[in-house]
Amino acid sequence: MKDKRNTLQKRIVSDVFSSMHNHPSAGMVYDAVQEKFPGISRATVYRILAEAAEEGTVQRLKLTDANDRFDITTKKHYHVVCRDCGAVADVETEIDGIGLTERTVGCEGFTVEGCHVEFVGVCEKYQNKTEKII
Amino acid sequence: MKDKRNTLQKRIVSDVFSSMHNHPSAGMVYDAVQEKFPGISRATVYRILAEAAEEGTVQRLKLTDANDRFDITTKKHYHVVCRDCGAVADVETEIDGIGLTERTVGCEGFTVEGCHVEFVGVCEKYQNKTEKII
DNA sequence: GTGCGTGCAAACCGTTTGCAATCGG
DNA sequence: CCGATTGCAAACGGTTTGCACGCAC
Repeated sequence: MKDKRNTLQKRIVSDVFSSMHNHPSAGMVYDAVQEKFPGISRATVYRILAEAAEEGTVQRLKLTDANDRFDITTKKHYHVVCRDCGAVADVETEIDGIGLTERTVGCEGFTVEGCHVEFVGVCEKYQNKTEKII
Repeated sequence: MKDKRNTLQKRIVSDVFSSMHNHPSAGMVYDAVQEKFPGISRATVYRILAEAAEEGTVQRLKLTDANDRFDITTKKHYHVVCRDCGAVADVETEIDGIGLTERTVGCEGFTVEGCHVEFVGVCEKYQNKTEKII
């Protein structure tokens, strides 16, 4: 059992992160933190987020593009990712992940335990911005 | 219209890749290529695979862990990933991706276009190797 | 001969780590 | 005071890139 300390850095990262509702990556949190408190080190922000994810106070999302995102909501749910800007939003759908998992066959000896589902789409901002390129 | 050349390197990468059925990452292809033809450059392997994916002759898989994998099969299908060793295998299941997509709601203004599904499990080799750690 | 493709090494990007200094308890 | 936590800079791992040379056509 480690002896966790309540440092200024933790409070700041936690405050800034709670005020962001973008499912930010660690880098995005770092940038936001910089504006409020320019002294904080990048390593510290990464460490604080990683530790919070470890403890389960935040959720680390592993999406198919790019970097891990962090989510304030710790309960399991799904996400949509904007294919144009990478924005992430929650999806409220009920998905029967277990049903999906049960229907899997032909997995070459694998024991299937679960599944990740991730939706792809276009966010509000980019629906207007995008001109048809094709 | 670019004028594509048929080089020795392309033939080798293509041969080695076709003989691998692990859904290898670029690095894994590079390693395999090295054994057969130690002279080839890492950059070249990456470039050849990237170009093949671009042309659609191979499929680049973006999975939630780690690095992109490459798949000889260009038709859309799903995958299982071993949570212990990262091995990837094809899944033969019929998943109603469109049904899933249609059932999405509450996406904060997103237009949902599709979804990624990825199964997680344990591969044959690691089912035996794994002792319960918990 | 022309210019695409290659090899090399350096740059890149996000993340992690070793270490000495610092500060919370 | 003691050791958890920080800041810094360097290391990391996978991938990409700039450039000069070489080879396919």
